[in-house]
Amino acid sequence: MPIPKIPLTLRQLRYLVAIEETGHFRLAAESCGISQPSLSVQIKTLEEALSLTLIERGRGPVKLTLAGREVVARARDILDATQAIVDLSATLQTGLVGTLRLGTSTTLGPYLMPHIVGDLHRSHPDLRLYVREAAPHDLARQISEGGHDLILTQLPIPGASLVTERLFREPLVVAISADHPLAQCSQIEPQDLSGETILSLSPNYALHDQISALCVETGATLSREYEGTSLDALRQMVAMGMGATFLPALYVRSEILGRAQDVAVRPFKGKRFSRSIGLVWRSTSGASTAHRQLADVIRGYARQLPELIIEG
Amino acid sequence: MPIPKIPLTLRQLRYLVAIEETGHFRLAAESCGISQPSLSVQIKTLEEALSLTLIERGRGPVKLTLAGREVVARARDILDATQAIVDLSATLQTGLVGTLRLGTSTTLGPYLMPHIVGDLHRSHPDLRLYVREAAPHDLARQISEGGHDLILTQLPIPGASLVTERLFREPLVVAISADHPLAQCSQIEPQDLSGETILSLSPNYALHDQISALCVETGATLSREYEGTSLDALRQMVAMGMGATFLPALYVRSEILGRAQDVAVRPFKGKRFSRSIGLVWRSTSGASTAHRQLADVIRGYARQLPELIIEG
DNA sequence: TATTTTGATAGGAAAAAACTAACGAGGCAT
DNA sequence: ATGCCTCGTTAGTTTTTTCCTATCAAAATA
Repeated sequence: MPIPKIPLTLRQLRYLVAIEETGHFRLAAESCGISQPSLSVQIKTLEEALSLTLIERGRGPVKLTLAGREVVARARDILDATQAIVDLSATLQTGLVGTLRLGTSTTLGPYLMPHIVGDLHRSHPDLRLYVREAAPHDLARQISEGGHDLILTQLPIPGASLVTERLFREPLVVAISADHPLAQCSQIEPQDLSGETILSLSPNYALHDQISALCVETGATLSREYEGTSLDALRQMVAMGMGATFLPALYVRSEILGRAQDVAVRPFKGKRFSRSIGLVWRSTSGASTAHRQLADVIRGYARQLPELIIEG
Repeated sequence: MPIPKIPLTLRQLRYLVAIEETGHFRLAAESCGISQPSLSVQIKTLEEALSLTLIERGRGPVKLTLAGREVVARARDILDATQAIVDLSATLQTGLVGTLRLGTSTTLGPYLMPHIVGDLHRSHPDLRLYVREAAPHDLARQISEGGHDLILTQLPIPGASLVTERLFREPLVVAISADHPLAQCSQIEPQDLSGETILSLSPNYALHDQISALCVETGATLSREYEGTSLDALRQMVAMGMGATFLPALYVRSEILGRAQDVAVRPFKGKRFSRSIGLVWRSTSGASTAHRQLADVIRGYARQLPELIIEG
């Protein structure tokens, strides 16, 4: 029996508090908008439920008993807490508050979210973010199962009852070791890659498929022996001269520019080569307004970065 | 309008928590002992009251929305607090708990209560005592008006709807200045006082009437010029040789024996001269059990003092 | 496609809460 | 003292809320 039966009602507590505040049954009833006998009966019912005398009946201002004072103090807290739910509900309807469980791709979240959470906390102090990382493939499954409230990941995410809010396109740039001949070019043409070995992440990542497709187009060779489990691992493999790869712009900005200079990054000229990033949530989640606000905040940050193309 | 209208009920909160705990409407209904449609309707009503979607309906274990999680967390607190009232009520019925407003005579409380509160706090940790002192005459009025829960004072206290619990008789002993001839006697006979000047408290104190009556009997002269406003003042007047007086045994024990030796105290032999001390409360106060427990604690202490005669 | 599961809906019965009216006990004033 | 207020309780009735049974619709399973 997990949940005990409750022998009293909020109404009764409200009436009791009203009596304590007014000192009269009649005035209390008036302040509650009911007739005096109704209030009288409710108080009596409450007293019977607790097997306590809460009020010393008599002339003049009503006196609470010892028990009455103890109960009314707690009743006040309960009514306040109840009112807090009501107040909260107004905020929850449109506001970005509460604990939001955000799933994010490992190829994106670590390089985007750290720049955002500070501002987010300032602009939405009542929002608590639980950020959890996973491969896009896993995210897609987890969002449907309800493990996350929304996910920030590469699009598209298939799913019947999912809502997608596109945020921006993130270009993929070519990464080669610093001593690679192509490091001399200021930008890479598709035909430059012909015959090159291209490293990629495991097929769990949407990035894998994109890179794989591009290899076919450009005549590059997709390495099947070494599949990175993270962008950092990929970068290190490139630095060691095991091949070239494509890295997302935010990763480059975050982890390479001005930091790890062990690889050279160059724009890829040919057809625009980028991935689309968005927020995804269940259409049933009932917090679209809040989620869209979060989307706006992320776009606001993305807009400051010249390497990203804003959508939506 | 001091008290806001409450659009939700404890019942609804209980049902919501049950859903969160079981993950199913059906199981939740079962655990609440109602039918599934009833629960369904209540949840819907709650959602409408808050204008929120609390639950993501669908197959499998039910998922709460962001709003639902926020609300259910608060609902839990409210239900716990409600249960706390119920639990408390059991204690309040017979237990000595809560905040007890005790009025006490200035001629008694300061010399009795300090010795008791320590034990009282140990044996009844949930009891909080507000001790306030006043003259017996004022106490009698205040108890009827509800200013105190009970009073500890000299008996009798007139009052139709008051309950009196006798505690003990406290002898009154004769106090004279150390250099007074009577200080040579080991005990004072009534006739010894003939012609002596007797000091007393103001008529606000019951002690005044007792002393006054005894003066008539013994042929002593009651001083009307100086009426003490406290036992300490009285003692100092005696020490300065302005006259003799009667002091209650507890005052003597507390303030004179082993401390202020400026006056001599001697038993009064004649007819037993003492005052009766008791607890008094309104019969409507509804906490007789608790009050009688307090009476027992006080008697327990009084029993250790050989100078007191236990009653009740 | 048939079946099962899960929650929503509908209509009527039961329970709870409200109202009006009348009562009773205490003060207060004449 | 008697009568008259004031204040809360009690009684009987009406309204509202809550619950139940029965049925339905959608989605998942077989």
